[in-house]
Amino acid sequence: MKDVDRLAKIFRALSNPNRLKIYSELLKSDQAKLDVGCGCPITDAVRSLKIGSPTVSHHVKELVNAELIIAERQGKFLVCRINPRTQDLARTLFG
Amino acid sequence: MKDVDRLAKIFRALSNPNRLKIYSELLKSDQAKLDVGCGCPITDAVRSLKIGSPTVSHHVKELVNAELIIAERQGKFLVCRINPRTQDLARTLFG
DNA sequence: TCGAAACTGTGACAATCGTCGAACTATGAG
DNA sequence: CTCATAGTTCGACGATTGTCACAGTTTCGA
Repeated sequence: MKDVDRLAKIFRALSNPNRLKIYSELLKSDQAKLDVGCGCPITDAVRSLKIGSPTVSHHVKELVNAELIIAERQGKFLVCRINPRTQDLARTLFG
Repeated sequence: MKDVDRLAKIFRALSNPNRLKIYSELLKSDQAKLDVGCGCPITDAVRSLKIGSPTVSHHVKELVNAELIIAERQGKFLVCRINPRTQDLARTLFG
């Protein structure tokens, strides 16, 4: 896939306010480096955003698909974290 | 408008490959600082992208609406340039 | 003043999106 | 084993999007 298309896909994923909120929450917790147990279980997003869990699940999948985040099941929970490579790619555009 | 919504709007505008191409062409010509007469008349985009002029016109309007670019009519042509403020705002997200 | 060039406006259309409710699966606690 | 919690899958729905063809407007050169 060409770079412009990867970037378009990344921006598409971030173009929905709810998805953008999920992503930027993850960015915040990433900076805070609260590694233990951190990583935004989906339930948190369901509570803070006002949308149902099927929708949140769908949004998370889109963020994963755009390679913006990495999701991993830990027991009962889904733990997500930022994908730094994609973060770098996005940074390149704006200089 | 809240920051997250402004950002979402910005990303929405860049989520279409053709719009992203227009924007990044402008970024390139901005860096090159070929000020004289530069600024991407829409006809160039119509030729290089393979879409009609009504569509390009529409895309440019969306970029202007997201405040990513500034468009100004100069005689027969529409001259566009990057809006550095919005560029800065977008940069903030990725650190 | 006439005509071409460079856009813009409108209305249409299929395609995609965001969200939901209902039903489902997986995990851990008791 | 049973139950609650966490998340997923599915099908549906209205809303939004990207593109086009066609017709209009503005500007400049001949």
